[in-house]
Amino acid sequence: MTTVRIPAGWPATEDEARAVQDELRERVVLDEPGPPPGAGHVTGVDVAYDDERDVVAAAAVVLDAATLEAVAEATAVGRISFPYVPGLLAFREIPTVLAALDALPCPPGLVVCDGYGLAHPRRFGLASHLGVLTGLPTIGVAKNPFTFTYDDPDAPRGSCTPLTAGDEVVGRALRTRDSVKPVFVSVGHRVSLDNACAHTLALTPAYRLPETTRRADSLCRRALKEATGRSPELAARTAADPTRS
DNA sequence: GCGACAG
DNA sequence: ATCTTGTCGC
Repeated sequence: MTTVRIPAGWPATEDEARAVQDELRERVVLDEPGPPPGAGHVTGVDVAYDDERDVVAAAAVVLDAATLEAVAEATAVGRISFPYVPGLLAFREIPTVLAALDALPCPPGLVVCDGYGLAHPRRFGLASHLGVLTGLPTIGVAKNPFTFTYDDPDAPRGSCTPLTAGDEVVGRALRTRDSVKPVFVSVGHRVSLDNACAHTLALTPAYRLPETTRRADSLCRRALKEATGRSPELAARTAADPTRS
């Protein structure tokens, strides 16, 4: 488990964060299909928080896309770098997620984020942001529709409907289990919407959420408890000042 | 102006 | 996100 510092110059205000989004948004690539599902690596990333102790833990879990077996995993902990502000989630998650990705012993392949990409008030969600910073193909699979609207897809798994903001299609509501609430898929970087949905279906043979996010979710919670639960004071101080042991 | 709002 | 036990059902 690696320990992360908040990067120098990290946005301190909402306005600064929005300015960063405006700048990075120009670099999103939307005209590539992305890697085909079922081959190579697919990596899930997720983050857990202890606001009380100002500690955040991130996990990256690499799956073999064909078997969905985990082939590698890594975690990172640090201090919380930004408050939760709808639309600015990336600034809260990204430093620690980047550290976890860096600690992986192999290439991540496609990265699946717990949240949105294009489906974002400013069209630059967590998946878009992470994609631009790493250059990796990314998609966002969220549990809620945020501020967007959609018609309920048909009952069978695989059915989908457009996720919209007015006339603009920003993603899809995709049913991954028969008659169960859909997930909300949007493109991040270097992946088409069709392909993002195909990957999402390939990653949901048994549960509503992709295996990638399920695995990353449980791993980052475990990492948070290890960093926090055992020795609260030491964990908080260590996270605050990585130069101490 | 007020409330809602990914995680 | 997080606070949280058992419980109903396939």
